[in-house]
Amino acid sequence: MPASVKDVAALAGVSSSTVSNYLNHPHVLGEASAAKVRDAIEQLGYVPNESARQLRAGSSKALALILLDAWLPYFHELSRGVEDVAREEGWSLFFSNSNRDASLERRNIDMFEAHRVQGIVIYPLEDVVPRLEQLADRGIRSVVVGPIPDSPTVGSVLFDDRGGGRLAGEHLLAIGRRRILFLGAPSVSQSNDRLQGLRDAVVDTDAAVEVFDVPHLTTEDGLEIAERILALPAAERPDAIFAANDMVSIGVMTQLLRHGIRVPEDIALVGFDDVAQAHQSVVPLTSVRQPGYEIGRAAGAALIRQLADPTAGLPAPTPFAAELVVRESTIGR
Amino acid sequence: MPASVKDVAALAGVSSSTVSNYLNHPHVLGEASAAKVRDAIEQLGYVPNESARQLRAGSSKALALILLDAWLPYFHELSRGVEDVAREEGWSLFFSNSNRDASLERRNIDMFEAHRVQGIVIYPLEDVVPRLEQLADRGIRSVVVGPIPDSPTVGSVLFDDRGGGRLAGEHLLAIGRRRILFLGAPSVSQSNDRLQGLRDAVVDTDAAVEVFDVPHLTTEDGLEIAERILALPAAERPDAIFAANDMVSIGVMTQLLRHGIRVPEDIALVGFDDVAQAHQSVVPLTSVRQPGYEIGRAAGAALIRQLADPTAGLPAPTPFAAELVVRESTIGR
DNA sequence: GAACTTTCTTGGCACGTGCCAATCGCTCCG
DNA sequence: CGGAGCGATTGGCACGTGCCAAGAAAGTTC
Repeated sequence: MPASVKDVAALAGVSSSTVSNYLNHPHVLGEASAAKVRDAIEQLGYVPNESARQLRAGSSKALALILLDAWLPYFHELSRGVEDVAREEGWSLFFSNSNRDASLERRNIDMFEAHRVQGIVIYPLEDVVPRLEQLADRGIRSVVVGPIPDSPTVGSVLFDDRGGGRLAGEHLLAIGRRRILFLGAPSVSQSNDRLQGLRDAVVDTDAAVEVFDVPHLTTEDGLEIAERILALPAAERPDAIFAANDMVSIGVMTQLLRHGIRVPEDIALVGFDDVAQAHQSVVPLTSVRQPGYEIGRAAGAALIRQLADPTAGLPAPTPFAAELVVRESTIGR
Repeated sequence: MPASVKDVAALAGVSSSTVSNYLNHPHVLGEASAAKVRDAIEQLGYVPNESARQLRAGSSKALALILLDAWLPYFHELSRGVEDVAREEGWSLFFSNSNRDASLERRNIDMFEAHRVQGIVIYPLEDVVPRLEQLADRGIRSVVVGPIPDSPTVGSVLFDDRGGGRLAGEHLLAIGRRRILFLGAPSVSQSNDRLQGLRDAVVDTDAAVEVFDVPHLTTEDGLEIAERILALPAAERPDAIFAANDMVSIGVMTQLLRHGIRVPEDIALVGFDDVAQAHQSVVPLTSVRQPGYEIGRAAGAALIRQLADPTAGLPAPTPFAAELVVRESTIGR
């Protein structure tokens, strides 16, 4: 139904090669033919078939981005970074969401392999490195956001999660807190690293760390877990809560405020990521800043660099440094 | 570099047609060949080339979803609805975000035309119906979420925005509010319909409606506009605020609470959409429920129905009805 | 005006797949 | 024993594109 180069060529009274040249090497065309082709394309509303182009080219100038849970705000920032760098370098980018489902993650990888994307940026759920190395053998490179076992063909971009956790812990100790509750998702390695950093800070002090698990790191989880905290006798409540991301912190804060608990006087709160929501809460949230946008850009750039020069080794990644953004949820006003 | 049917066939010692049959008509194969092909595919890690498939098939079994602003929570719900119905019916779905940029919206449409998707669901920024009718001529059907001029080939799914606005207005009048401030984005027609509904409710009463414009309907916008409200002398402040979506309401609420304004005693708040965030705010937010998930499903289903039977006329769409969800931001506790 | 260069245009093939019509090897039956 | 019937397998083409080698047309030089 849609027009093809042949139709355009027939209408313009030239060969299909001329039409192809018009599209891909305009400079070689004579003025007269160019005009005829231009008119014919216009008249038919011709749009080149992208599948045929890709088939011919052997691969699409496309990258893919696979995210653990696209609805968390931190991942918006990450994806904007990847998106921007891809666009700037002239690549298209396909998004997909694993939705915390390992089988969906695998299906997404399969799908992108079938579509012959040239590279993948992935914030993974499970250990995907063996699969990514297999893809590398077939010419599809990849960059993982987060820590991975050493690999000759799979790149990674790192953030100092443990250092960030330590910063949060040191800050809470500095403002005199001693009963610190950590909220994290034990299935996500980054979350565990943040906890480890907190423990680093607390070791050799008289402070204590307790841990509650939250499955999905969502605001809803925060609201629920806060009920458990409120149910504790006042004497057993923590005087500080450090959550593995801002959304959980905000859920906790909301529930505490609803019940008249004062933040930070009764309980201080620290989040992680420093997404936009952190400064949009009723009590602005102290948070460990993780530069999602820049991390996304770095991942995209590393991937594009690998693709530009496949022989070059993987650059040793310097982890992005953590930075604490202090707001009123820990120091009051 | 990646294996093709030919490679598989060579390794299995059969013809490429047999491999093709193994993939597409497994029942016609003998047990012996099937096993050989299976082994060869396994050994080579063969993955069919999707571009070639699509080229051969003439079109991909794929739909596209184009959203005005993918970062607003309401659009998450909408997209989940479209996504689910697409998956259930065996279609793949490509996402894209116009990011409130008309030229990006046009580029996205062009891109999906080039990729020969069979249908498009779009929540548009500008008037795209002429372009969509052009696409329909070339075999690409579409469904618009929102009101459109009557069209023989472009479907639409409607929500009763005006009725929702009226519900909000009537509720605010019923609880005795008389100075109502509306916050909306004048460039979005749905926002204007909600305002019109509010005016419908207020006409012939002694209540007054004032309007402030917010450009993007984000929480950040809400925080800023609340500063303007706080700057007014107390006597000139509204006693109720109705915003065109929940995110703006939540921004406003946050700023008011920070400054000690009581919600709802001093100012009552009503949002629109009833996204998850509405019940996650410190004072749970009264909101006009717009069933984004169901609207998304309806749009996807309407599109798939059109594609299944292109001769059938477009069904006259029944608008989804608005429903007011009353929470503490208007009635207190 | 013949030989040569330059500019523009073209036919044909290949990319990987799916489908159709044709062929092959067998069995069964008259 | 020959042919019909059947299931399993295959060769070849077409999808729309981009590229290349080669051809045609136009211009230049002696």
